[in-house]
Amino acid sequence: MVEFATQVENPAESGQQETSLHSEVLERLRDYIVEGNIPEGGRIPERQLCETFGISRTPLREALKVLASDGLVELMPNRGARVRSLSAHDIKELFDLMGGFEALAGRLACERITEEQFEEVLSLHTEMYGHYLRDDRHHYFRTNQLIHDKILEISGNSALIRSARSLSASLRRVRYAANLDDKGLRWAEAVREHEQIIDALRRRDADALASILFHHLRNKSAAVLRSYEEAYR
Amino acid sequence: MVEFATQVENPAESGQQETSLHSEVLERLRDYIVEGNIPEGGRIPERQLCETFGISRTPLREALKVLASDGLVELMPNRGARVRSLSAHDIKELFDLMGGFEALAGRLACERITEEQFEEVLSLHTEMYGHYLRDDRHHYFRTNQLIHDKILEISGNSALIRSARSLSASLRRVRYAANLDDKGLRWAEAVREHEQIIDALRRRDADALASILFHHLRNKSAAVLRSYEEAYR
DNA sequence: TTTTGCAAAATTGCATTCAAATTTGGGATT
DNA sequence: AATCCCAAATTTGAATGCAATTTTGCAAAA
Repeated sequence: MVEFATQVENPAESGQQETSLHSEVLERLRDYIVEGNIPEGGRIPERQLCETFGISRTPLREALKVLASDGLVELMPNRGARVRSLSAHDIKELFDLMGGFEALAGRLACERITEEQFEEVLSLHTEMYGHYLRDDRHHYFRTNQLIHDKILEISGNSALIRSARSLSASLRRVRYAANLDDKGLRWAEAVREHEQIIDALRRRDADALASILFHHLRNKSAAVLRSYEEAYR
Repeated sequence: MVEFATQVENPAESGQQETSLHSEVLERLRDYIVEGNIPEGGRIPERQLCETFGISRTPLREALKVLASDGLVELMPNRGARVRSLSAHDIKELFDLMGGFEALAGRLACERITEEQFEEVLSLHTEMYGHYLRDDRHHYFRTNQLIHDKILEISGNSALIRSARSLSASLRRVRYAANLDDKGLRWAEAVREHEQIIDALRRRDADALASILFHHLRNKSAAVLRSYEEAYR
């Protein structure tokens, strides 16, 4: 039964393809899930997604195996795949791991950061502080994310960057939900932590920065879990 | 052309299978590569491995995609897969990442370790010290590995344990090569570092332990890279 | 002897097929 | 009406098929 085009031509792109179908599907599917198109714990409709993406089951299934090893998806033998739903315990573990990544990034950043790069981080911090004073939650969180990304980038460790980005994607939905729920109690505390981060970075104090970043993520995790518990009550 | 059994029966296991063919192949292939059956940078003969494992190409190719996302294998579009060969720069990055994992494990272990668990680690340390005094390199390295594994286990973070194990597997070949080459210069230093590790763990000093573990891995990485450079001269 | 061209062979990427497992939807029994 | 049973339909996991790309082998030209 072949009712739709089996070969999806891409007439607009007559030049060389460069990326394999597999890697393209992998990214598309990861985004599709991370963006919340399938509910937490929901079945992943294999055949339907194939039609949506205009591909056969083989590359889609390859992508599912990779996402399962990433922990974004759960494979149930003979019963298909579902979007992994994170328990409070899972969330705590994953935030601790993220804390480990950020602590390492901070450590490495202390070794490599140039004065110019420090100025960039400082300027992001100043901007973020402005959003905090103006109570502009949306821009605050965006700038906050940029600071963390910047430190990762400055670490210069591509293996670390890849791992952290992948984990960050898995936590994106959770993190966002908490941002919306935050009643402001955590906000002031987070800003103070960021000041400590800047200070440790200025002093190139790797041990101090690692410690602060880990505990910063720990506190964020606790805030996320509080809002989670509230949501389920 | 089907000259070999297409279905690999497992008569010894008449009970339920529990594991899918995919995950079984994944583990077998990972071991196969990690154990050095294919040289660094060598092509991975898809069809031949299928015959070796008695499976078709589909599950093998699924495993290859997963191992590629793990960084153990490199996929070259239309030109197959090869065992990723690690440059000195790659090795440095990966050891730093491993240092991040171990630092995090140490941090978490400080929070959770029981007196009984501490005694276990201490006894491993004592045993390792004995191997050091007796100049028994083989048993020294085995016990050393057991200590690091034990700290990871005590951390109790399953996501961390999975990530660290996977990275550790990728580095296994490199680590082993360096162990053989070590001229003893590094050995005494490593033993002293282990004493510091035990001490920080006894004091449940998370920041100190994280720092020591990171630098311990850094130093190991430097030793590995020295022996690498010697090998290529 | 080395380089070039090109057709045959092999390999790859993806689609399709097929058998086995699971789910579904009545109908028979209580 | 509720429960159980079982056959049909669907879905899954893995094998196979097929077109496109790459590699190989070899003969002709420089």
